[in-house]
Amino acid sequence: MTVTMADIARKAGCGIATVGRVIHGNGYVSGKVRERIEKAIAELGYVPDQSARALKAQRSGIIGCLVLQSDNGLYYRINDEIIQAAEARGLTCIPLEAQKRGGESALLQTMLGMHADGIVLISEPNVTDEHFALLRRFKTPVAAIERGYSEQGVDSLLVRDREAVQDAVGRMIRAGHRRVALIAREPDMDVESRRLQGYLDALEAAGIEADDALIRLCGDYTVSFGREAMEALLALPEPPTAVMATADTLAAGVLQAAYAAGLRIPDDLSVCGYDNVLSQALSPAIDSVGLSLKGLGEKVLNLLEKRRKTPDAPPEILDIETDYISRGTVTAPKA
Amino acid sequence: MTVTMADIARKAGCGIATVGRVIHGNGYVSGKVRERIEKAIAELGYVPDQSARALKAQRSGIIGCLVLQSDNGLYYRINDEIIQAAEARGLTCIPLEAQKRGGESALLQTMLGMHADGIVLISEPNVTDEHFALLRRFKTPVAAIERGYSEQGVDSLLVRDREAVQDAVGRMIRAGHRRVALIAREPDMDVESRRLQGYLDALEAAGIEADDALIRLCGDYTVSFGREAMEALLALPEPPTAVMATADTLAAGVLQAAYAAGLRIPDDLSVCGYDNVLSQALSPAIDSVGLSLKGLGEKVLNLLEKRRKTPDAPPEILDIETDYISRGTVTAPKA
DNA sequence: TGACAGTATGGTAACGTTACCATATAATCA
DNA sequence: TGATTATATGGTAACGTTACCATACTGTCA
Repeated sequence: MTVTMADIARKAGCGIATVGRVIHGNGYVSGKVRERIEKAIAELGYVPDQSARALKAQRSGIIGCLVLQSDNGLYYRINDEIIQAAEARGLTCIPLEAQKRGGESALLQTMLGMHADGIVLISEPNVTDEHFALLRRFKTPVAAIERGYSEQGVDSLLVRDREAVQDAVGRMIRAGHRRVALIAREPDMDVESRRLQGYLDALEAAGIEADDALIRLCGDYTVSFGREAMEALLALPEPPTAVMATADTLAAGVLQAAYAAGLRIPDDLSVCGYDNVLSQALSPAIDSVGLSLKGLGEKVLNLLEKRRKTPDAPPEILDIETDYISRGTVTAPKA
Repeated sequence: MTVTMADIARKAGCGIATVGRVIHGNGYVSGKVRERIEKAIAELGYVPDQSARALKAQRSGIIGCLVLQSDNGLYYRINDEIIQAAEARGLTCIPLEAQKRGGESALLQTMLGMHADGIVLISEPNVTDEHFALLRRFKTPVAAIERGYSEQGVDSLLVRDREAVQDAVGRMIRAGHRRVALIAREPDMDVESRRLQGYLDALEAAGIEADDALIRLCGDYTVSFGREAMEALLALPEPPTAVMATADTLAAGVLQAAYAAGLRIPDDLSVCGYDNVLSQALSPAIDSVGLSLKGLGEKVLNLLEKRRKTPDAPPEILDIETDYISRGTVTAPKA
């Protein structure tokens, strides 16, 4: 039924081992035999059996990318980068999305059972100590993006969130703003606390005292949370003249609330988003902190490869660069 | 090194076959032996080898979802639905994204080589006759979403695009608009020709003659194409009073161009998007044609399952319902 | 009592590949 | 010449699982 290497060998009149050499392009094969084998492969429509391969060779050419369900378009973009880099190296990147907390376990087991050559943890998934112990036992290289696990010896790629927010808020202050609000998610993860810190850094550097009323923390990165946060800010006796949102989705809500209140962007309010995933679609397109994902895939795969060769090397931490994308929505305050 | 069923058997003092029975929950196993085996599995941290499983059983519990790279957030939502339904059935859904045209071949081979239990084609991937021949040879059930391949005997889930656009444009006309523009993508696929047809249907039903100048076709579903299209429409001697865009991203561009021209939404221009993927984030949140993805995953898996059991049954075509989401951006024209 | 169904367990041949080893011939060199 | 290296090919034992078959030992009932 299925076409196997044995079928190819029979048709080409040679041994199975020789077929293997042609398929993998290594070892000695004479020109005419190679030709016969290639012809047989094409004619029979041979499709290699990945499971047999993975079983025997104990590796699969598969890189698993674990992410917890998230509407944040950023993770898809990160995935795309890895997919592209993997494709270029002849690897297959499989994005796995856990639909609920706890689903990570099953996905991890599946990946290990498939003999994944590497696993990338993207931002949210909650990976426990037992998971890491399992990964170590399987000697599967792991890398994390946007979240550090260096205590587990895991390499990671971290966004310089603190510096990025400090820079963005600094621009607002330099434009003349004194009352700059921050709309962020509740800092249950280290990412958001780094961003909050960057905000505080910028204020301190300018000698502005932080006003708790100007810091709004949301339950999640949604448009409606952003809108509500902005509505609350507008209800203050002295509303902010500039708003930094740690996600474009939050910034989208900010615009909605601002427009509803009759404000104009940027004349009445300066706005900056984060992630640059939505900002160019808004009206007007707003400033945002963009992540340079260029080359991210390469970097991750390099980390995994290095980790595979030297499992016990100290964990490496690389930066994901950010660049501030200016679209003119941060200007001097009116009065 | 790796913990195998044989290790479990040795530790529990039984045969491998019995371990298999416990793992699969079938056949006869006495209470005390089952207990010993379960204990051994937990203690040794046994992880089943997917590749060995797939190799022997010739099935993997994997559903592959093929999609060509696309920034359209809709496909991620479709994927999520399938992932969820698969999880509930103990299957694993693997979304595979081809980064460039032609990448589908390799992904398809990978899927077949992994003994995928089913393959779902989502919208864009260009699957050729040879691909279908391959799929038939492997007896792998296939289903398509948002694109029909019934001539290949493939079951599909199709959005009633024509009716949806007709309905949306009809609402604009009933609100009093006579000059309704359509911004769509060039109809190289059947999806966009169906939508165009729906637009024409609505005009015809109202006795309005179609004006070619009001139909703008874009190279892709991007914000900037949408903006350019709207700019062109505004430059007409008699601009439209309402715009139907076949993607929310296009509609986002429409808003940008409208605002830049000093128009107000919906006072000066009625707008409706499509996909409902971005519309709630815009200012104002605009009307959009939403797709009822609820239950879509179940439907697809059911189709695959049925196809597996009766490979030669005539292809089935199910509808993906749409519902018009009203947010007040389609109102009566000004004058 | 024997026959038979139900319960419980173990042995083992595949699945299709890979990687090692063995073998054989041709080319090269001291 | 013999020794050595490069080229070329084939055989085959695993990899860890599954599913079938065989073999028991219970009860139950005629």
